[in-house]
Amino acid sequence: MARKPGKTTIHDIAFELRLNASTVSRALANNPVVSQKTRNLVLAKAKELHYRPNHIAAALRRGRSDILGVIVPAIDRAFFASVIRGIEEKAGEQGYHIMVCQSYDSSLRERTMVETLRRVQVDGILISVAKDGKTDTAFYRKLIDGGLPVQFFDNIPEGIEAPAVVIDDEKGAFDATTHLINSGYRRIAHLCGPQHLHIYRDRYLGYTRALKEAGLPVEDELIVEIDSHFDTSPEIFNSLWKRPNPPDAIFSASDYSAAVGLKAALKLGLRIPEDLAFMGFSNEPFTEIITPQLSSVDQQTLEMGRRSAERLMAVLNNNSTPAKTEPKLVLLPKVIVRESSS
Amino acid sequence: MARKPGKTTIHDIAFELRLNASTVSRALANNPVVSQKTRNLVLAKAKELHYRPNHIAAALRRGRSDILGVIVPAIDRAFFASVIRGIEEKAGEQGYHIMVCQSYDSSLRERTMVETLRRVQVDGILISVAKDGKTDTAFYRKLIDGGLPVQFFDNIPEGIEAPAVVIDDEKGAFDATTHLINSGYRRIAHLCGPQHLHIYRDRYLGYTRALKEAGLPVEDELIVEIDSHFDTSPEIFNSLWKRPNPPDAIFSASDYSAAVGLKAALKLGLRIPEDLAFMGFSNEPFTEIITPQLSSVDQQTLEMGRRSAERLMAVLNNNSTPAKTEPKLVLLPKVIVRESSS
DNA sequence: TTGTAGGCGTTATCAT
DNA sequence: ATGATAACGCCTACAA
Repeated sequence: MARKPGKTTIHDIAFELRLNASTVSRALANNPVVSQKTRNLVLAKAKELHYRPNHIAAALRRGRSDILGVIVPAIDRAFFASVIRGIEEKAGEQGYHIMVCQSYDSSLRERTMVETLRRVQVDGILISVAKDGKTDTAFYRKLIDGGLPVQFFDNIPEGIEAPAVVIDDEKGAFDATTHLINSGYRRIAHLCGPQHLHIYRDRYLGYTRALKEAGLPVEDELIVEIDSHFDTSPEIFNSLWKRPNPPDAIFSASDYSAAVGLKAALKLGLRIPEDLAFMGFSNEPFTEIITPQLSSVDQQTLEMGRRSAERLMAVLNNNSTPAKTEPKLVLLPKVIVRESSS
Repeated sequence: MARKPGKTTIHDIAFELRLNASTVSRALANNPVVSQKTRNLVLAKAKELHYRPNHIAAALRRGRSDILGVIVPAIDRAFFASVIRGIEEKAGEQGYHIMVCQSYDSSLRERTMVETLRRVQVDGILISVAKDGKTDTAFYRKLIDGGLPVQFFDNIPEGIEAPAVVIDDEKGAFDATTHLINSGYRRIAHLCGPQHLHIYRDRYLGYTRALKEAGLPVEDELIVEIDSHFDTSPEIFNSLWKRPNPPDAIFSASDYSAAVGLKAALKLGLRIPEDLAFMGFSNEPFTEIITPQLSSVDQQTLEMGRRSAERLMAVLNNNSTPAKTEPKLVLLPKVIVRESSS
């Protein structure tokens, strides 16, 4: 007769087989102490009764949920979506689940999400911290000291020793700028992001280092700070171009700003990359769809997700805190040369 | 003295206050029967001891986890990322968490993920089914009959009565095509997707209906089936264009294919939209970044996520199965006219 | 208004 | 090799 399916417990199996629940539990867990015969009986009966283990009960008992919390500013940004894909991929391989939250770039909300995830008893948390410049370092220090495994990635809190996976923004920017220099460009402008964020600062530093190592001057008038992707207006580009001595290449810390500039340049009838070269950063999906295709710096997003997940799970499985000395993994970004530079 | 933080239970609070755990539980749950005085004491002590409710224990006891499972082909596709954002947003508002899985467009894997999520005791599941054409309708029928609340969205299983949120692909295609017709185009080609998927079939149907209602002929030679976004080659476009009587507009069921065609057209020196107009489908983020900007049909992704989550949670909260009669919510897509059509 | 007791489903420890 | 028992932390009749 059909018991309500989906509600079978080990006790039901035990009852039908005149066994004890603990034996069933052991059989199901492939504990070698149970006899082959019993194990087979249990497995057969489990299938017959459509038994489905209650992971939550097990989690309560074992004190671990096999759930990883993930906090990102917004799921629907290509960068984060890709990182999350990498996380889910690796987590799934090891039987972990992921619970995803959005901070909307609010540090306050981010802290709330951390608390929420802890209530759900996640085994660890992966975070790319909100970019509102209000990161509470003390909060995270306490969190980590409190014993909760935390793995940061991408934008990480400054002044804190914690496991992190980042890319070498400085090198990415350096390589990108050097590529432009090697291609013959000499007056390379830089659209940079908010300098209170280390990722944008590093890109700026890589840019200037490349110029210096090539013996080129760093000219303030060729450096423009952009607040956010979205307020990038063609004006910024036009004002750069109308200088008495305009740039012959533009290295932007954001693909979006680069695309806006590119469009403005085309409108002015400039030939790209002959008159003006463009190099973006992030390797957004659209970079290879637009015309001309935009050169950019790939951030290894999938890899970042995978490695972050792996590192966190390694900590969870060994129950070992990562070496305090070198907790940071630095991925190497990759310059992707496309039509907008040559 | 500092007990290990993060491990405080209601018993600890009860013990310190010489109360019973149940009273503490009630106080924490804002149960009106507890006296104001006791409640305050409990709240204060809870804060003092850094009490954090164990959601998993509560879930086990209450028989509901407040977790929603989400299964999509791939998190990092713009469409799904956006839907998930909408889901997380609404879920969070009502205290639900989301657990995200990827099917990688494999129906087999999808079924595995469903089982996995059930083990975790999710209260319900939101699914956009895999597009490998191997959807097991019977599986989902049983699932739903078994009592698990399931909410489909986007690509839904055919021949099954189940709650779903979709967009009106037929109307989207009809409106898009009609827009082209009203703009003066007469020979409108259609790049269509795999016809075994209802979403692409509907787009095809909307396209033909628009032609018919305008008194235009449906010409087979203007209709080309594309297997997937990624194998779209410029050849497909070129062969269309080299016809004795080439199209003057192209309506593509995919923005990606449209972008490829657009690029090929530019290379041939065609003026867009004067010589040839383009209309895509999906309103991918890149559509407003490319030059010329690509007209497209917006699929209300955020809204789809929000409404899907809301509907599922409504079922969970009322514990009421949705009306079997009209479980399907049809969102209206919106034609976004950009530079590629006028 | 508060306390008692039992159980959600599982696992771990101890005994047999 | 298996059974009995307790406990994970919380909630909720029911009793007081």
